[in-house]
Amino acid sequence: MSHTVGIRQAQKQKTRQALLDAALRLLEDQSLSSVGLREVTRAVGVAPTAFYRHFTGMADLGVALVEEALGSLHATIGEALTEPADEARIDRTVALVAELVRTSPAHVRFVAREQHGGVAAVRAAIGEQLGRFADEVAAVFAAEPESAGWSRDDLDMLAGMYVDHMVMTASALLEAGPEDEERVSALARRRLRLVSLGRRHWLD
Amino acid sequence: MSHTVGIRQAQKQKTRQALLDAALRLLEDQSLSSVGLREVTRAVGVAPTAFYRHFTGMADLGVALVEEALGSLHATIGEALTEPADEARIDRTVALVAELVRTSPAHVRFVAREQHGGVAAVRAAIGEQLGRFADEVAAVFAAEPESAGWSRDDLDMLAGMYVDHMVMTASALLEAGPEDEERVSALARRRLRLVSLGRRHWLD
DNA sequence: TGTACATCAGTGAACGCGCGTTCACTGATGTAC
DNA sequence: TGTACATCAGTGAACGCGCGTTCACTGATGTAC
Repeated sequence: MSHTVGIRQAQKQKTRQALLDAALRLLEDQSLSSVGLREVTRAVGVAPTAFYRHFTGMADLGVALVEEALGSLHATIGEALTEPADEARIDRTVALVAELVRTSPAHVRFVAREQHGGVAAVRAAIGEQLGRFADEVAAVFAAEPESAGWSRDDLDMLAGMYVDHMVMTASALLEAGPEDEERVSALARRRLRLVSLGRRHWLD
Repeated sequence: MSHTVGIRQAQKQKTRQALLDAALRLLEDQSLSSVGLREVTRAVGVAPTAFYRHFTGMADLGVALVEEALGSLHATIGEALTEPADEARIDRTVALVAELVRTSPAHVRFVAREQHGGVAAVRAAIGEQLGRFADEVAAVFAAEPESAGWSRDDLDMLAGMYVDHMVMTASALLEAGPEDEERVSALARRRLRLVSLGRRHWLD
């Protein structure tokens, strides 16, 4: 075998991930600004000082969590939007959000909570990711024949509504709990249908 | 003069209000769960123990702030919705939100931040107030001829969209700052126009 | 393959500090007569 | 109006505790020869 790619580096990654995981768990019922660095290291079982080998402080860890929560989502969302028919696209979009909430409730809660939370760097990181989603959605819409005659500004407006509704739906699903998932999803679909109707008549 | 209605009681109210005001100022760049009781009393200039004469803890103070921020708003919103024409109603609604953000930015920021924040009692209090807003908006819509044939559920859906968009607009206005107020307001109006269009064609 | 030195993730003691809460208190305001 | 007692908003000392950060360290992993 050639060059083991670093036992040391692998172990460091493992500790870093353990810190992120422990923080995420603590963030389920606290906000970032009230979770302490010592709390996190205690949960992992390392000395408080080890924290500094990975992050400059809790804000830094928060930014890393934003990347973990949203970074890999761009591909998935782009995929859901390839659906050509309006109804089917709405169904897939809402289903995707519901699945995300089911699979990674803690990540979703973290993003919902810190989107307007007390840590500026984290707010900025979330805003940047959501802005990228909106751009991607706008690009998909722009390529469609239904968007003929639409201004760039109006397309951005529409895309923004889609993204904002996805975030609100995610947050509503979290609050509602699994037993009410279908009810909340149905409501989210009707909302998107209303927006879709508005889109169809925008240029009347 | 007959019975001075209590010097003592008046002074107590004054201290209580001072605690609320000081907390609100501290909350401009922190979240509720990270503002300390001692921080608040220090800002007011009373002993930490005086706090307990007014609130059981910071969560309790937070709930009082929710009432202060949203309690008196029901009348104002109801008024804006009396506007019969769609366009005029949208303009008045957005203008009302913009004015609220201009007049009470700290209250608005507090509500936006704690709506999904780390303190359950405060989240619940905000959710309750927003739910009441949605009910009031739904009642106004229900009374209109355009709502003929609409189910109760669909009316609630529509009202929910209105309220959610007001909250998002308020939050966007805060983030943008005064110089971008007109741009954000214009965007908010277009969004409401899209929803309004969707409403008109909902039963097609 | 073996040896000698460098790197660096994680340690553990120590620091000064502000926190929330308790308690018995003080003295101005309120009330009964 | 005057006096004697009750109430209670705010005080100040004290407590035990966990916090973030510093520092010199250790010992396993990595590297050069």
